[in-house]
Amino acid sequence: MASDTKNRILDAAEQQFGDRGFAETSLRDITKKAHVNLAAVNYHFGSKEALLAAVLDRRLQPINERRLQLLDNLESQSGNEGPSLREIVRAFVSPPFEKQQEWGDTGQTFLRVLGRVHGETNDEFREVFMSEYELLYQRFTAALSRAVPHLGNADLTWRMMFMVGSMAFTMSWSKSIVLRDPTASLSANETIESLVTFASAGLAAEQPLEIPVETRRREVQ
Amino acid sequence: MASDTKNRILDAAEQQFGDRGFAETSLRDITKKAHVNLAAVNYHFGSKEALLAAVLDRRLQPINERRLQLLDNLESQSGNEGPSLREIVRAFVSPPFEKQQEWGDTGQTFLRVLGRVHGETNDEFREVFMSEYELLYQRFTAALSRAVPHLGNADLTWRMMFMVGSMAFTMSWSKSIVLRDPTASLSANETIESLVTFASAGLAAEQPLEIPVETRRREVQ
DNA sequence: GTCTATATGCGGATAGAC
DNA sequence: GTCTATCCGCATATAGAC
Repeated sequence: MASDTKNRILDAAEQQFGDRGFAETSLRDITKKAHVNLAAVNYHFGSKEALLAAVLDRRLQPINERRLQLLDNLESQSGNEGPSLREIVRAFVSPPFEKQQEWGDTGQTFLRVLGRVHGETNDEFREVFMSEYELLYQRFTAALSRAVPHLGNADLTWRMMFMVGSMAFTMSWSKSIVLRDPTASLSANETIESLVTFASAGLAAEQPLEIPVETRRREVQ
Repeated sequence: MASDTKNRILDAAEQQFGDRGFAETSLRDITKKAHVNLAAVNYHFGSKEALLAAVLDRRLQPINERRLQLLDNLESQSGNEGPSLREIVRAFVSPPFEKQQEWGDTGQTFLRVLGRVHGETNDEFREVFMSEYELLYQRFTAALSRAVPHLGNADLTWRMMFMVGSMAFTMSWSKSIVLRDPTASLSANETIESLVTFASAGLAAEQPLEIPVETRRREVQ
């Protein structure tokens, strides 16, 4: 069946892109792993780049829909003061990890793909990738700025970046961290709550107005 | 002069690796940009992979030395209670950004290279890269666990990962964030202090023991 | 140390039979 | 939709003259 071939290609591509990277993976690797013919990729997807886009879309769309759905729920159920910081952060952070569990083995490597993509700084790529996040960022920026009113716009932008960074890094590395330190193993739920705790506290923190010169001098020297 | 050629290659490679990625960059791109002969790369470095290692080493060694030096200073100047959390975090976070300033234009893209490298999950690559960090992590783990004694080992490991993630993401994206939102522009010092505030608060946060079931249910639905 | 020329292989993509 | 065979360019790396 056609859609079976398509899905096998998507699964194999996801695996390889996550483990070794986009440019480092050849279509021959993918089709071999998927047990399909080499020409099938171009027949079904058109090009290697389009295949990457399809790999991302398949998982990212449900993840981002879920984020917005959670935020909608929070906003419709909270009073005039709006949802709490922690709730908003959880709405943003948890969907990738929840979905990963839901998808089981084949979805497991997707978080690594996402982690890689977050580090991609190629200009054209950014344009395409970021435009998918436009709405998401607007909604969450608005919600967060209500929850943390003492932050200016610039500070909020930066702290959201810090939050995304901690999440992206966790997505790509969680498997290896666990391998290095077995005591550090956490379930998806524990990972989410740890991350939510960390990011919420970071977002809420008051910026010290100035660093005492004496202290600074001593440290820097 | 030989070392001039070598440095021009390193500069050009750094630029390309940062802008487009390792696999996406060809030696032809690099040598053309550096105005040196194609064969010079293999003469001076041996291989493309060895060139990447050289690009990383040139900047990473001073950065990590500086981190350890700052930590040494803090520990020798603090009493029995050890340095404060914020000071330790700053000792870890600030050196890449300080060095970036020091190095000016040619060092500018290096942070993007570093950001990419942090997202690299290839197994062999990790072994090599992580082994360079072994000592660094041991030292900072020990210092942090004194400063945040209420955290268990597992929690501390995870939160250090969150800290590294926010830092790595900031390194690779700071330029673009500024482009998207000019009000968000920060000097290196301001970036450092923002990041330090965020990570310190995140590390210090108390983990809520349990999430009220009612709240959780409402959110998840 | 620097250059030209080239070995050698792998890459994405496609034409065209079935 | 699936397959084989092939086009064609670009990749890293090196041999060998200067």
